[in-house]
Amino acid sequence: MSEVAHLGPGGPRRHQPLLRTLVGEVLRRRRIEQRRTLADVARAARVSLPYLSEVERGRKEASSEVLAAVCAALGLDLADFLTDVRLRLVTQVAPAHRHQSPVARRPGDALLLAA
Amino acid sequence: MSEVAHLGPGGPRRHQPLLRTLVGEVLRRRRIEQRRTLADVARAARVSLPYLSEVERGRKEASSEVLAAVCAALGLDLADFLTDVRLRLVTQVAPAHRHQSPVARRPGDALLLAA
DNA sequence: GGCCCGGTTTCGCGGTCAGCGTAGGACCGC
DNA sequence: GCGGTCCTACGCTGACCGCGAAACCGGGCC
Repeated sequence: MSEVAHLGPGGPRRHQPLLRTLVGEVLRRRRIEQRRTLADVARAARVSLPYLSEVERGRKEASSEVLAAVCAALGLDLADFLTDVRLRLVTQVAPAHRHQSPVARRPGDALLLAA
Repeated sequence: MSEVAHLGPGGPRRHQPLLRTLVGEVLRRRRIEQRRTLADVARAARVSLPYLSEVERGRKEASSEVLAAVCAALGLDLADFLTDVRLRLVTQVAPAHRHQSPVARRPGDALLLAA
């Protein structure tokens, strides 16, 4: 299914960020905000730790059940989660694209926002 | 993964509708609103017709790529789609549970809204 | 330097399911 | 009845979910 979202012949269309990426980012952000570890949340959600890591980084697609379990483990309502994902999509896709590369996914990003 | 969202020992908790169900419902509603057929949208999204049918009915989980393709085929922005899914979740999960069930998920609902 | 330690990522492997082609209803007009 | 349109049920094969085990990455401590 590599050609599903293939580029039209007319022009190289920049496709939006994949949903799984957004989902992962939101999940990770929420977890960090709560000062919790992968092991903790993974155990609470009854999924394996490595798998949760992959989901958070957008490498693997979480099924509906897993997603619900992780949200529950984070004490997060699904509706709130959806608004969060949408918000992240909007703010990420329409930034002022000023100088400064917008998203350099540094592995060691220490994002400590208000909890 | 059948035990991921298993019921707690305290009581049989009614878990929220699965995300894939909501996604499918929104997709189908949108399609019907546009008076389009499965064949049409499936072709536009470069997926098979039966598969799109399954996704719309919540029987199969659509990957991020497929979802993006179908949304694009429907001329639907991902952000709008997300708000729609959330809305459907909220209106379906939080009825006043008065007598008169507001949303009876009939499979053959002939919903003809403003096109 | 070496050595452990909490936290995360990568690697390989089954079992399951995505995604498809084909066949089969259900319903219309002719 | 026959053809057409639209959708769903059935089986299959290759891809990927989800996992255990091991490697990696600071960082503290001796």
